[in-house]
Amino acid sequence: MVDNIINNFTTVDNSSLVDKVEANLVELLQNRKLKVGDVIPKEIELVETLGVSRTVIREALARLRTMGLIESKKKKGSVITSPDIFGIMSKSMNPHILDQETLKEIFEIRLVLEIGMADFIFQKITKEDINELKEIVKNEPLSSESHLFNIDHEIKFHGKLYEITGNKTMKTFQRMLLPIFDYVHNSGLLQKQLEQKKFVSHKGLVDILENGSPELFRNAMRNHLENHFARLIMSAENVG
Amino acid sequence: MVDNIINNFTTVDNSSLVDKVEANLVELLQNRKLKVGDVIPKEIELVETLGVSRTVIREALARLRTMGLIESKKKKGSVITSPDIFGIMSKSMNPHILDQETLKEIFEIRLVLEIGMADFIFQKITKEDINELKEIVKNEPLSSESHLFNIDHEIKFHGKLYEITGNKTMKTFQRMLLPIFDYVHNSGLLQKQLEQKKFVSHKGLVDILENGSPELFRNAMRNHLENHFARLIMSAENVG
DNA sequence: TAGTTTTGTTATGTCATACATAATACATCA
DNA sequence: TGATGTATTATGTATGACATAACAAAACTA
Repeated sequence: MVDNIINNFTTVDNSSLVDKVEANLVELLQNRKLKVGDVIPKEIELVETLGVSRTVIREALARLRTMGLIESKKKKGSVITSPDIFGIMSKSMNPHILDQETLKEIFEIRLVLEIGMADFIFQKITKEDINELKEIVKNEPLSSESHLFNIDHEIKFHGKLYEITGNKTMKTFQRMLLPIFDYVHNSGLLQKQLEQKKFVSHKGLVDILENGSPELFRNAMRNHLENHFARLIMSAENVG
Repeated sequence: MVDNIINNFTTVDNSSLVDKVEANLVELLQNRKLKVGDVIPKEIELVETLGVSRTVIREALARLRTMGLIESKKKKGSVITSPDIFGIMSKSMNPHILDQETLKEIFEIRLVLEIGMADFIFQKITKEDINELKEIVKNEPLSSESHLFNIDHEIKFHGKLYEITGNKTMKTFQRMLLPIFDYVHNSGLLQKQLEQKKFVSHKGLVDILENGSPELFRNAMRNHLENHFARLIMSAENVG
């Protein structure tokens, strides 16, 4: 009996005014199918239409702005923008704040991406790309002297691979994840380097890109990243 | 002469007060290496320390809040939270707003992920998972009757694969991308279905999961997604 | 008349103050 | 003691004022 009464109260709307206005505005964007560049109503108009103070309107607009949905210009008002989805994310990508489990998962995603990219790389790669890769590899520090491998160089090589896919979003994604990788490498989150047993070197990967197939490349990349995998698995076992 | 003078003025920082305060706060989070749950200074304290109005402080805090970096409670103040990075992103994941190029790129990322996942799936998959997949496949509509293939069913099957990886972040990522896929499928963004030539069916994938290897699975998945690839490539050619 | 400067208008950015509201700690009373 | 009311505190909302940038129209000069 009492439970029923209580349950009737659980639907109390807990959201703040700003939440509602925000939802309202987002809905406006979605339903009206507004295009990039379209302007949305002025603050004052919204104040009158929605019946709340300018403070509330402004905070709601501020949210859309930080989400990259709109951009505000003096005099002109607020216009819809094509959000840089990962740009927003990158601000919250603070390795110090993300918990370790998430960090590890993000690291996994990187590995997944690089193996899965093979098809697109082969589809898009040009002669110039291969030459550029060769150039990068040429300047590669010897594996013997890089016990803790040269992370800058890693980024350069693998970054180029992302570039070749021609997928800007994916490239942005990688750039965003870089601080994470850096952090994960420097932290104790991964097992310390086993031995540096890269069955397939960067040079080997380039060779395959030149003469091989996506299938070969996937397996080679899998091998190349063997260390990372091994370390991830081990630390997972330590945790679990 | 005049040019020099002018040039001296070009370094005027264009950022608003809020921008500066925001940067200040983010830096605070990063440098002080604050942990989740730590409280940050009260609004009033920040007003006094930084010498700006509460309005500015509040908007900066609002930004951190929408980025999921902090959470504000009455009386208690603002505490640092572990941000749900993809949760934030999903709000700006409005297919109507994202431009077509980005949409296509996101779709590509999906394909890349699913091919690259193979290793993790094999590493984590259990007997129960396989049984569950079999169950899903059993209820599969016949491919003959699903000219435009059953998207709900696709999501169910592929979603389960994401789940098996045990990578919650990746799963979240997928969930976030679903509206995009839905939209891309229903839009004219992809070539209309060629013929439904799936060399490898869902059932075939399950068989491989049970008896095959990651390498086999990757190739099978590549094949399975052949339609998507073909359509992406074609529409890319149309554009380019 | 063409081109430049000035002025005015408009919408966002910032400030200040007051009050509302929720959460907590403290005091009060049965 | 333990439930209940009350004070305090920090965020939430409202309002009014002024600052500033962008743009447009008017005014002015060559």
